[in-house]
Amino acid sequence: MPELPEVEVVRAGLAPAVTGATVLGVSVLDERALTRHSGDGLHFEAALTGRRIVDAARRGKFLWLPLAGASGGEPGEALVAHLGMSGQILLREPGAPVERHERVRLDIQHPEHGDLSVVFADQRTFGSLAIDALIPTPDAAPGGWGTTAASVPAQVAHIARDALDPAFRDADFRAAVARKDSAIKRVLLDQSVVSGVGNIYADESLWAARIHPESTAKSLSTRAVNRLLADVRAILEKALAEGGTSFDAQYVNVNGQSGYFSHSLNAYGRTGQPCPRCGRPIVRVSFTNRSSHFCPHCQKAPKA
DNA sequence: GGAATAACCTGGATGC
DNA sequence: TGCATCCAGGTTATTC
Repeated sequence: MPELPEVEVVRAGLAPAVTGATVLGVSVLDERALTRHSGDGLHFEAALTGRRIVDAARRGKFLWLPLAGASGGEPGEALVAHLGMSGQILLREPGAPVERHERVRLDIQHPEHGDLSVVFADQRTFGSLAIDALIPTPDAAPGGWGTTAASVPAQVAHIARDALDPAFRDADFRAAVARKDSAIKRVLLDQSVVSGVGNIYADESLWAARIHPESTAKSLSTRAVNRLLADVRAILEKALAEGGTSFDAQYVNVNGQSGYFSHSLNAYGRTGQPCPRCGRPIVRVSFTNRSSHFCPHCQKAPKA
């Protein structure tokens, strides 16, 4: 389940291998991986073949590779990737066997590293690739991590900056939370408010901040919102340092290796186990087609 | 316009 | 052993 730390690990692994590389060939094995692309598989292959990759950038859970323009000019388009729930981007030797659930393969040539294959594999097909236009950022700040260019793919423009982004504005986040009449967990999962947080890190952040997931966002004090934001940052940074979270084979870095943050979880996936803070059992409840894990003692339910 | 909900999808786990 | 059902969850279209 790739969230910000997992996607950043993939981006960081991908960047040195693809920056400056030229796409020699593209194979689309399953067009369901192109649901965000405006054309079909043939269009995708033709539009990408021969292009030079300039960067590897990320905002929230979206990853994109800006493509040099005609005659090597400024990028006007990018290859955009979203891993969905089970997407993987793997670096393989040229001619490597087809991966299980492989959807798209790019054969690239790097001036220093030689030939490589970039494989997009996705079991549940929630992830996707697309070629999309780059548009200027409204705040003129870099579009995301890994790039200095003040541009972002059009389909990522509505995604807020993530809490680790230097251009993230705490005041805007506080104002958005103060306007929301819905549960704070729903707000944390709203990528147009703050990006990169998914079900795992939402549960962990709320546990750390001692806030019940169903507390109404606008009922929280400024102090509580500040504490929550600080905890979101601390948890994302820790997860990033540990290579992300992995419960199964669905999340791996570009070399196919898993992260270690699952060993550091305090609430998510620990139903019935003692809360590391108070010792009472963690509970799991159904929440908007998801599961919420929290400590009912440390995270008091909102008053009815 | 804001909030809530359903649908998309696959494979592992579970129950019968 | 085989089949049916449930569950995981990010994003977005649809509904209220």
